[in-house]
Amino acid sequence: MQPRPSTLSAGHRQILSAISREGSRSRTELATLLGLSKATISGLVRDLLAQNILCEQELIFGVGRPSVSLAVRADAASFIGISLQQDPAVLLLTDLHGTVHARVEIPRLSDPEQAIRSLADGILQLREEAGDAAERLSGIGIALPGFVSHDRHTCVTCTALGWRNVNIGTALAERTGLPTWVENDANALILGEQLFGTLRGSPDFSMVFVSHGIGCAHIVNGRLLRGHFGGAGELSHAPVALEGFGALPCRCGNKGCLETVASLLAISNAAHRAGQPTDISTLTALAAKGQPEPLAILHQAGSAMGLATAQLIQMLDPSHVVVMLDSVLHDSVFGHALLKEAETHILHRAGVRTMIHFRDFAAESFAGGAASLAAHYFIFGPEAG
Amino acid sequence: MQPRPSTLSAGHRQILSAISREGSRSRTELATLLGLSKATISGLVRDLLAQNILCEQELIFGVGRPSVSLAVRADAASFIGISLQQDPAVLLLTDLHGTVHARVEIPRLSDPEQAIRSLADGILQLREEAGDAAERLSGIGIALPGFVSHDRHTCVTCTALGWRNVNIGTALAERTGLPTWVENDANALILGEQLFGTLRGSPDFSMVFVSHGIGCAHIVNGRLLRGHFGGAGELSHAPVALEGFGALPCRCGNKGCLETVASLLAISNAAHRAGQPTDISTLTALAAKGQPEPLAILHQAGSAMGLATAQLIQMLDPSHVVVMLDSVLHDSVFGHALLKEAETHILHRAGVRTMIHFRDFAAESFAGGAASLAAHYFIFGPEAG
DNA sequence: CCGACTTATTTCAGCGGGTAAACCATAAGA
DNA sequence: TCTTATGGTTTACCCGCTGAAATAAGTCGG
Repeated sequence: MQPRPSTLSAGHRQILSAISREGSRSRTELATLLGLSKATISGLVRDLLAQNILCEQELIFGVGRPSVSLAVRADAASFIGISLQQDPAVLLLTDLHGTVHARVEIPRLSDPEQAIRSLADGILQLREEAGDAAERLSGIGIALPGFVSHDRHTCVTCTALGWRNVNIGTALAERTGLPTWVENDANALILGEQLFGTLRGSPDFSMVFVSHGIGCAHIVNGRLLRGHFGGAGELSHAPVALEGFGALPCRCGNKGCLETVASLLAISNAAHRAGQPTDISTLTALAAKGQPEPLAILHQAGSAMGLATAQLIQMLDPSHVVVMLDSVLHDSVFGHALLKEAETHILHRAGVRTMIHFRDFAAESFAGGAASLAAHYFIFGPEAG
Repeated sequence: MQPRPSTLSAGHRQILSAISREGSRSRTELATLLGLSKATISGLVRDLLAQNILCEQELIFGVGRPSVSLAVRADAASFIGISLQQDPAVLLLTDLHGTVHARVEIPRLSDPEQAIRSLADGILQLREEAGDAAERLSGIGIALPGFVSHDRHTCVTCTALGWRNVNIGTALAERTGLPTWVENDANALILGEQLFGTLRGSPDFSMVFVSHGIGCAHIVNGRLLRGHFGGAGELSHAPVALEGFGALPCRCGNKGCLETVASLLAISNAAHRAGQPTDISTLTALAAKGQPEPLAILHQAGSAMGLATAQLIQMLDPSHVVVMLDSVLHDSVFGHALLKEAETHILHRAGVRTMIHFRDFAAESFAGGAASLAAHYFIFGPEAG
């Protein structure tokens, strides 16, 4: 999709990615970091400064000539991120640091034709709202709950939207003239974290989120783990339900899948069956008061998540697992049971401790991750997987 | 460890690895395969021919000038592989195609000093036995059941041998003058498969083996998955035991780990508790005759393995999973239960089918994998992870 | 058997990214 | 002011790779 006349060479991209990963660095630091000579760095940085992609920040004094720290200019490029993860769809316009400059919500439509039209309209609206920040717009990313094709232009399947082989990427690229990338919601989320988040640059970590459904993605050896058929990280159908709990049938046809126990939908269903309020906040509040039924439901859900997390950690040995949850669940039985069950099933070794972090679920997270898809393309170029 | 005067450039290695991955290719094919010009390939191939690393094979006739297929010369280099996976230790000398040219068995000693001495002796013996095939000896690989350091010179922990921070790599390198690499047994196995095996070149597959213990390793994005702390693939402590079966305590302190149910040791223990013969062959024979207790034990073990395999497939989405088993287990209830349970818990998608292969357990497998460690170094150079 | 055609491989002049080493800039400290 | 230390720049050069042309070695149709 019309890659903008890519005047950036591999060397330029190396510098860009190093700075966006490691933060502000001087030329000499970059030289040692990248294993290139000072001469090379000097030339490449000159280009990037001329293109207003990098800027010189403050001087750092020591013995000898002070070094000038270089940073990526936030306004070097801007990106649009679209989340179709929930209804309504969220559209964000971010800069190269991940800062949000505009936000639009539009209804999430199922009909592909209509969806594309309404997204194109939403993009116009977003650009208008963003004003100057929409200059140097460099790409669009779309996050959706489903599988995408290998070229990341087409949504292969998406049950939530009822889509099958919808080439939304090319369609939007044609309408907007911008390179467009489609990605699974969990993958977009973790790519955003890798580029903009607190775990920026970590080569081995995983993210899990619990919402209506359950999603999961992994960064391994510094790269997104897609799997051979693009289905890696499908934690939601991990076999976790223990016999004693009476495994429920799952929509995938099996029994005892994680999402039959631990997704918000599953929790609500369980609450409904037990004659309890189906709202998560109310349910956690009741559990906090010691009501046995809500306690049991949340405990079982948290334990199942914990078990799946333990499976994940055993299998992949990440440095961190970020669990995104509705904030009311963090400190509830759910969170405690999750941590406890995970701890129980992790093989402990000396000097090794996988960090499990909770993080608030923000509707923006997915749209931000989607925007990072385009940012990835801007920084790493067409080759990057 | 004294890398032999590496006269091979990155370009040379690209060609070497492409041919050893894809098999015999012509110069022009290599050019398109690697995205290099024919001119470049021509020059690089000339060097490799001069060094007797490549050889020209038969002509392939079509329209126009016939193309000459190039192959890696088996005798371009030879490697020693040492398996400390079981007692006795197995030492192999292989060529660059993985063919075994000599084999020595020595007792596996626990004392590090003694072990190193006896291995050094064994290596001398091996070289003698191999004769001409030991020319151009290029490195040593060691596979052991335990964790190794990041530089792959030191065994960090190995419960089977009682080792802790034993720098066997450097020790053997000093005694032999050959670069030496230490690796976890499962990792060595899968690296051997990646280089020499039938799945050669596959970018996403996993291997599991069931012996005294259970081991597992993964190739992801074409690279070995080590995890952040080097502990990826630790399937043996995957939480699988279902409540109904009465989870057993594991030596890791948890309950219900895979290896408490499905390892050969666990099967023998279960048989012993049930007053059945503890020998696997006898047990499977009895199960084949329909004896209920042996059937139940093997079925439970196989199901547990199947469940863990399903977890693996869901998490990593490999193209293949190779399960290495004692041959008597393939066609027994164990194998059937494994396949059935795995099938049950895999999320099926259209056009997607993960292949689960059984393969015979050969004592040579690990030593062959170990040899491939050195071959990896020869082909891919010092940079390769 | 011959020329026309096709495809594989080699040769060669030149480009571009990268380098080492010398050089310049700019500070701290005596 | 002079010395020292370090960051960044300039310059001459190297090396891998390229495109285009040349060469090699067949098939195919007459």
